Amino acid sequence: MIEEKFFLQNGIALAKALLGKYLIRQYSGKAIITQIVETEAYMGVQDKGAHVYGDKRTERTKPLYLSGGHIYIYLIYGMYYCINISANAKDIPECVLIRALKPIDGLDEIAGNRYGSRYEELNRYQIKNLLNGPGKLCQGLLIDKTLNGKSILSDQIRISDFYRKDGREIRAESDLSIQEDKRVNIDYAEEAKDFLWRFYMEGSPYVSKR
DNA sequence: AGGCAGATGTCCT
DNA sequence: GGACATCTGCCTC
Repeated sequence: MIEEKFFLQNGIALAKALLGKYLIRQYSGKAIITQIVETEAYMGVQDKGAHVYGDKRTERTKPLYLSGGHIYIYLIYGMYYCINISANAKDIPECVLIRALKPIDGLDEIAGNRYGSRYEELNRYQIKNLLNGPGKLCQGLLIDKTLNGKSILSDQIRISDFYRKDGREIRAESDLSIQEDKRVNIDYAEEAKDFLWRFYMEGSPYVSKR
């Protein structure tokens, strides 16, 4: 059972700890179950790749300064949302960007949100591109600004180390091997762009890139 | 399977 | 006015 204190660890530790955990989204009586397979850590005021670099406290970045376990949603390129989970203690604005998910349940719901089709109607290209990117997964799970600043442990959206399927409890595996790589699309971040702060489950076909 | 352009809104200088 | 933690469709190899 994951509780608030789980999110009080630093951004890098949390980014690794979130791999393999389940992200469960519920709305209008529907449930979508996914597994986190790729994350990036953003390490706060000293990180040139982070929105809060230089202690940039603005209306937008407010959720990042909340204690670990709060949601930070931002709009990118005018069209896509991305979701982060705040890490560490209050006023330490580290966070984890969720970059890719493995779809587990609610496949028709996800396919509808992404392509307006049932899962069975998707072609191979669409199946491969369901949730393998931060913008795609927000579209697939209907994640938008209405969740900004809220807790990641709510009925609407939650991170868990188990889920229920046909009355049985499926638990996240505890020892998985983690691959490290450079973060994506932060060319402006000078030396910080080469830090190996992107993490993903080794061998997973659901990651955004290898 | 990889490269490119275009879409488009919000934030901050 | 410029930049942006992206995605899609269309183009070539």
